[in-house]
Amino acid sequence: MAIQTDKAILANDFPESTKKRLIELEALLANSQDERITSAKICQLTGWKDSLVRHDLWLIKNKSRGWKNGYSTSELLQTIRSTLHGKTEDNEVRVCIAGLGRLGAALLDETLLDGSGFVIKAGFDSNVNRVEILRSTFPLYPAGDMNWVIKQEHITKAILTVADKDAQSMCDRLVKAGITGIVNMTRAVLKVPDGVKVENVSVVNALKLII
Amino acid sequence: MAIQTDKAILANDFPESTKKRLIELEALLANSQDERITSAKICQLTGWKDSLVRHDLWLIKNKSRGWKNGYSTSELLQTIRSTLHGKTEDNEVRVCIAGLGRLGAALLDETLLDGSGFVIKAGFDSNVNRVEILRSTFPLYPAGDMNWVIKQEHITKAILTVADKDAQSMCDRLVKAGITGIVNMTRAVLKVPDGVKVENVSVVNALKLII
DNA sequence: ATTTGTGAACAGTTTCACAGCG
DNA sequence: CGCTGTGAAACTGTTCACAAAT
Repeated sequence: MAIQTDKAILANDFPESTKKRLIELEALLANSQDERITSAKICQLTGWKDSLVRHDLWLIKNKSRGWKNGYSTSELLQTIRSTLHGKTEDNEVRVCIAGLGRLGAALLDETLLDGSGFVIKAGFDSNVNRVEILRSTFPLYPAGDMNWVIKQEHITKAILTVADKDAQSMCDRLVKAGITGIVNMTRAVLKVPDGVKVENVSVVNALKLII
Repeated sequence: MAIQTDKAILANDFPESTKKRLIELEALLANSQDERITSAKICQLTGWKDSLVRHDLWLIKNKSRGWKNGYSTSELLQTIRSTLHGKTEDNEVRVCIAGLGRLGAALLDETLLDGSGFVIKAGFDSNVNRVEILRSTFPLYPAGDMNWVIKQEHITKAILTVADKDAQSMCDRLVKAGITGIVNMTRAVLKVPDGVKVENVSVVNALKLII
């Protein structure tokens, strides 16, 4: 079949939709007690089509091919993890929270991120009062300190929990400070330069989608 | 062109991707000061392609066609709103929160939902203690009361903020009580029967997507 | 026999090119 | 002209049908 310049073969990046499912599958497998799992079983637990599961695993060139009785749970989990996060599982991704209102404050001291590969290293708010009052396991700073803190602490990702109207300006400041990925909990649509990723997780927008 | 039995013409439902953008556009227009807006301007604010914006508006049969100088902001907003939510803007959609840990508690008394068309009518937690201690503008109940409260209060949607391991069982109980839509803030993949909608907004999964 | 692997067929989404309106 | 409206074309993602493995 000649020289494999085929895009699908060379590229080790796959569709966003596949990536999304792999992340969910990672969580599912991590909690599974069973030693082996079939595509039919995954389909039963998630509601996905079994053909889609197999296709996803084909895309990531899964080697844990236990014919006849499914995949080895641990091997499959391993493959997914190294595909998603590369080999750099050892050093955790450093994150900050921008906006310490009700929602942002809920993430302080949060065990939610435990074992997820992320550590929160700082919180920011334009309201100096809030920064001084709130207690957390990581330091809180006024928004003016953002630039040097993000650089000094090697923070690369941010969770945005400011008010909708402040979302774009805060986003701009984060990007300027060197942030390359933002989890956007506001309703605002963020405009970011190429190379910066945004994932929208607004509760209100999600509610509107399920009406 | 004969009798219009064409699917695209008859159907007043459009792609999920379009719906998602319309919801975001609704928020954007609601905050806009300008009286008129062009597709190019929307593109500039969001990063979407202008052709995509025009195509979306074509799908919803937007009538606010101000040629030459864009759309009337208010008319366009009106069209999007009535397309998304129908004429039933008057009575609000009733929502509950399942799981009153840090994250769920952050939504108590929340002004985040103000003017969004949603009202939180109840909070549930299996921990009776938490239900008694927390203060909120709506009543809190032990999880055992879920069934009758949801029916009596005509609650149709839920925000799921329990621990990952309890997500599926709590989801099952919500669905059994009559819930038809769930905003899932856990990492778990929820399996629901046909007719029940799920929207996933896990912060951890979102972080993994922006690495 | 049972379950995965694979690429082709199919469905859904975005982009393009240009017609149409003011 | 400048900007929207429209359907066709290009692209992306999902499902299908069956080959391959044990």
